[in-house]
Amino acid sequence: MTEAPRPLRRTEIRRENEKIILSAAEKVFAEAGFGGATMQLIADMAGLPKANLHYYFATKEDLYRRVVRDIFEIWLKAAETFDNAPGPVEGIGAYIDAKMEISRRHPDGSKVWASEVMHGAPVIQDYLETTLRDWTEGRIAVIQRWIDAGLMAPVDPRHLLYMLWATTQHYADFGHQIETLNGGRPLSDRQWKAAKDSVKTIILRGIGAV
Amino acid sequence: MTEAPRPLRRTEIRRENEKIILSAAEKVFAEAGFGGATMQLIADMAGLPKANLHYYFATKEDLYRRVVRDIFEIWLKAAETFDNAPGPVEGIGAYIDAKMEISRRHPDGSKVWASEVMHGAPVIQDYLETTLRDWTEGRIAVIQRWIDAGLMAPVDPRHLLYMLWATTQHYADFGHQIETLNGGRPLSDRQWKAAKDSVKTIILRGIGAV
DNA sequence: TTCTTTCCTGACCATATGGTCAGACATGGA
DNA sequence: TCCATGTCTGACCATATGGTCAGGAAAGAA
Repeated sequence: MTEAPRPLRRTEIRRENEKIILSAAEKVFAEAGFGGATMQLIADMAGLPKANLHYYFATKEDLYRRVVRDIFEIWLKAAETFDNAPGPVEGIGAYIDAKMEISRRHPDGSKVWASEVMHGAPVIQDYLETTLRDWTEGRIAVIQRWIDAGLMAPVDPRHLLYMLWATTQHYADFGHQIETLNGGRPLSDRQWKAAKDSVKTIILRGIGAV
Repeated sequence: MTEAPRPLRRTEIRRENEKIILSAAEKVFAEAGFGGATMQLIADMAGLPKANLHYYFATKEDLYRRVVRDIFEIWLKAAETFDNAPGPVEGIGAYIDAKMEISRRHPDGSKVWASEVMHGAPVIQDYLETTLRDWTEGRIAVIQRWIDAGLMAPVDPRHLLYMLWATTQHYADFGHQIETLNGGRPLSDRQWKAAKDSVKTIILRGIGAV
């Protein structure tokens, strides 16, 4: 599982192993929560001895912190689609597309994030108060500008943002429920497209942008 | 904290203590997750010795199961507003109101439910496959009838339901994030009303019902 | 080769946790 | 009053878990 076909350089070893561990940790934290996850489980999933995890990450909390922050980065990057958009149809439409894609490709990350926030954000509270708050204020201003320009109906930008987060992340966080209601099968390509279209249609019409 | 001002009758004792324990358990499970919650923590919050919890609930999992099922009941009851409605404006409008109210009054319950589903629903999988699935199919039929009657636009009923769940529950599950973005203060009465109105306005217009 | 640095890991430890149990205590019916 | 039943709890136990550490292996510089 983790046999190295070719010998790795010193610098590569660290990067490679951290990647493997972080990937395993993301999955385990998502499935079991911080409290339910054990270093042994993560080690097994990574195919490494437990002591080796502690060589790269001093404590379980350090490892968890890294996982959450990495997710936050991905999540913020997708938000760039918001800028440089001429109006809500393009800006919000692209944002929904991007966030739905993340829900599909990184469901575990989304779950860890949700779990962290639900438990009071003990680890990333500072991020919420700085980066996230700043980003939110910025986007609110953008939406308000669109409203002032008559490009969409005068809805509360803040609650619109919450709605976008809630709706898109729901497909990751509650993926298991959705799968169960889909007869136990994961959504197909076609069904994912239908989901995206439904969300975009309802919200864009809901804010009077189409 | 738990001093009984008046002596309780035998039958009352059990009911009363179970209520206290379930209430404490809901809060602790919501804050720490199943894995992070400890019987000792729940006992302290309930003001009872740990051994007493085990007298009423054999195992931690039994206690957790009861908490999740109780939430499910509340959650289903709110869904009754859906029926007997002449059209989407009344039916979905009332459903949003009811679910937003639950998010406000029972945020812990909502979190426990979310956590359970996120971890693959190990405890209530059967509920998802029976009760929830049946309920969902029923509501899809109602929405489809409204569409056929020309009372709303032809959106995918299933994804509309997901959107309703996601948006309303977001205010409970991500309450901490919302509070942080609100300057660290919980939403006021006025802000809750604004939230409700925003959700209702966008969704009802989004499905072409107004 | 020699030496330094980094990487690796089996064995170990202190602690926390879910759960048990014997026996005390209270209640209420006969 | 006596007894059966239900309630309560301190003390205890087996186990699991996060974390440590000494010492060995490999890599690369000199």
